[in-house]
Amino acid sequence: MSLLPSLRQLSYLIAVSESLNFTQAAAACHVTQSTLSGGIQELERLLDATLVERDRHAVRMTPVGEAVVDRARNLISMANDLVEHAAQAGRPMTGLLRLGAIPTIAPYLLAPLLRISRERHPLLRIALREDQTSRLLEQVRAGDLDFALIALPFDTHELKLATLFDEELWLIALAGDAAARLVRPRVDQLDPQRMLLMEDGHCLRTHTLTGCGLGERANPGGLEASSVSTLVQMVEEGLGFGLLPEMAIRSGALNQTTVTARPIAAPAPRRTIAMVARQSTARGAEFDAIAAIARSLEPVASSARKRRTGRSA
Amino acid sequence: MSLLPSLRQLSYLIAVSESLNFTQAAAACHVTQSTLSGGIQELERLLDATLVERDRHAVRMTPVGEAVVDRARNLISMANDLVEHAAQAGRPMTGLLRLGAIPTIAPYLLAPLLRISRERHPLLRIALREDQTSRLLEQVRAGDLDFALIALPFDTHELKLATLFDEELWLIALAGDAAARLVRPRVDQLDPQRMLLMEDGHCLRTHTLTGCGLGERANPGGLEASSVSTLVQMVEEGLGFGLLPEMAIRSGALNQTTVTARPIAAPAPRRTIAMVARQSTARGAEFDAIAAIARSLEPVASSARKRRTGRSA
DNA sequence: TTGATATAATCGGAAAATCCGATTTAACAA
DNA sequence: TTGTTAAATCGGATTTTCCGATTATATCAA
Repeated sequence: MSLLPSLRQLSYLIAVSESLNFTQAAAACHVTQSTLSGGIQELERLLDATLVERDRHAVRMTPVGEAVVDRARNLISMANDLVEHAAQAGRPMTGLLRLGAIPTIAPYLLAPLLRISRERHPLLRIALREDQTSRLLEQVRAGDLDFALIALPFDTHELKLATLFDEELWLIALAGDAAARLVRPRVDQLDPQRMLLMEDGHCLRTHTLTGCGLGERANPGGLEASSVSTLVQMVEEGLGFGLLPEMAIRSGALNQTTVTARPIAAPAPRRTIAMVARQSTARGAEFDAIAAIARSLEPVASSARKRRTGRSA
Repeated sequence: MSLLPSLRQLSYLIAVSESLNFTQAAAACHVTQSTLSGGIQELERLLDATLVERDRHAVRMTPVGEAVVDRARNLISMANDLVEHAAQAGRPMTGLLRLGAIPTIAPYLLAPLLRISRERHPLLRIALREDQTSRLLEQVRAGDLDFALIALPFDTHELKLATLFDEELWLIALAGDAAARLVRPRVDQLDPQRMLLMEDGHCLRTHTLTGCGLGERANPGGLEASSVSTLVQMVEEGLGFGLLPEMAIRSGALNQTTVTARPIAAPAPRRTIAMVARQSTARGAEFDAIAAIARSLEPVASSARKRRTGRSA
C-alpha cells in the first residue's frame, strides 16, 4: 500500500489546472504562491511523475497531470459528499437542495413538484437552475448542483440515474396549416422543409429530428428558436410547425395563442424524463423522494406513461 | 466549501470498523492506540457526528459511521488508483495485473488469452485467481483484483463493465440417455427431475435454471456438483444430464469421456461473458487490451456471437 | 474485596507537515 | 540597461500528527 497524496495537494493541482498560473491558483486556494508551489512539487515527488510543465513562459498540464486532475476532482467531490452526508445524517429532507432542469421541463414540471415537496417536506428548500443538459451534467459532476432533471437519451456515465416517465411529442401548428389538417398525422406526412427547431444544444432539437427519422446535424427549414415560447411564436407567425412535449402543451404553453396541438400517430416521437445525481451524493433520501413526487405527477401530464425506476448499472 | 477529512483519518475509521477494537485497529494502521483514538475523535469533531459508539462493553459503529466507512473505502481505493495510474503512466502494458475469473471460464478462455497477451505485451505479467462471481466482485471493489471475468446477468453496480461475447449452453448427456436421443432438443423436452446442477453460488447453476424456465431456488433433481469436471463425471455415471457452456465443450471438457454434447433448439439458454474493473482503475489501457483479446478469441468458441462493448452508465 | 487484565481516553512533549514572507532566478519587454 | 512578471527557494513560525506514559473504567478471577 503506497503513500497517499493529501486532498489539499490535489486541490492545489486542480487550481493550477484551472488557471494555468501558480500565483492565481494560490490566491484561489487562499495560500501563498510558495505554499502552493511546494505542494505541487511534493505531489510530483510522491507520484514520481511530472504533472505540470513549467516552460519558460507558459504553464501547461502534462497528460498524466490532466488524468490526475480528473481523478482528483472526483475524489474531492466524493469527500465533500461524505462530509455533507455526515452533517445531514439524522436530519434528512432539510436544508438547501440545488435542483437543475432543462428549459423544456422546468416551466411545466417544477411548479407542481415544488408545491408537493413543500407540503411533504416543509424544511426542504429547493433552489432551481435552468440550463442545457450538458451544462447541467457538468454542474452535477462538479458538485455545483445536487440533482438535475433531463431528457434521455444522454450519456449519464457514472451518474446516479432514475427514469421518471415517458411523454410523447405533439405536433403544434396553426389551425389552417397543412400539417394541422390531419387529426392524427404520421411523422412521414410532415414536410421537413417547414419544420421549426430549437437552437443547437437544446435536447428537444435532437428529439425532434430523430423522432422524425432525420439526422442529428440536419436543419431542414433553417429556422431556429431559442426557447419554447419563441418556437410557439414562430409557429404562430405561420413560419412552419414544431414538436412540443405533451407536458408543455397540457401545462398551457399554447394558451393565449392561436396555435393548435395534435397527437401524432404511433409510433409517435417520445422522450424519457429522468433525474440524475452524483453516485456519491449525500442526498440519497431526497433523491428518492423527489423522484417519487415527479412520478406521481402523472395527472398533470395524464397520458404520459409511468416507467419503473432505472439505475445506473 | 467545508473542511475535508484527511485520508489517514478515514483509514483509521475503516480499521476500527473492521476490528471493532481500537488497539487492534491501531496496530493494523502501524500507529499507537492513542494516535488512532485521537484521529477518530478529530474526525468525529470535524464531521460533527458520532461515528463509533464506545459502550462500556463493546465498540460498535453507528449507522452514520457505517455510511462514512463505505464512502471512505471508496475514496481510499480511488486514491490508490490515482497513485497507481501516475506511477504506471507512460509505461502501460507492464507490471503485474491481477485477473480473476469464474471457474466456468478460467480453464477454457484463459489459456489462449494469456498466450496472446504474452505475445503482444511481453512485459505484462498476469496473476490469476479463480473464485465465484460475488467474491470476485468484492475483491475487485476492495482493490485486491484489477479485473474479473464473469458471466452476466449480475449486479455490477458502480463497476466498469465490458461485455465480451455471448455463448450458448449445450446439453451434455450419455449417448444412450433419453435427453441425448434428440439432435436438437428443446428446453421443454428436458426432464427437470434428472437435471444436474452446480452447487449454490456458481452462476452456471442460475443460468441453467433460468435457461430452463425454472425458479432460482429450485433444485429439481437434488444432485449438485462442485465443479465442471464433477458435473461431467456425474453425467458419465448416468445420474442425469447437465448444461455446459459451449466454450467449455469446444475446449475439450468432454475429452476422454463418453459424454456427448447437443446444441439446444432456439431459444437456447445463453450467457454473456463480461469483464469488470473499478471505475477508477489505473489499468484502463490494459482493460481495453485484454477485452479486445478476449473478443478476438471467437475462433476458439466459433459459434459464440460477438457483442459490442457495454459500459456501466 | 482484591488484584489482574483489557480497553479507551488523556496529557505533555517530540517530530513532521504545512504555511508564510522575503528573496532569488529566469524570461522577457521597454 | 531597467522594469515586470512568475515560479522556485529558503528560513523560520505555526499547526498537525504522533508517541509514550498515565489515567479511568470495566471485566474477570481468586
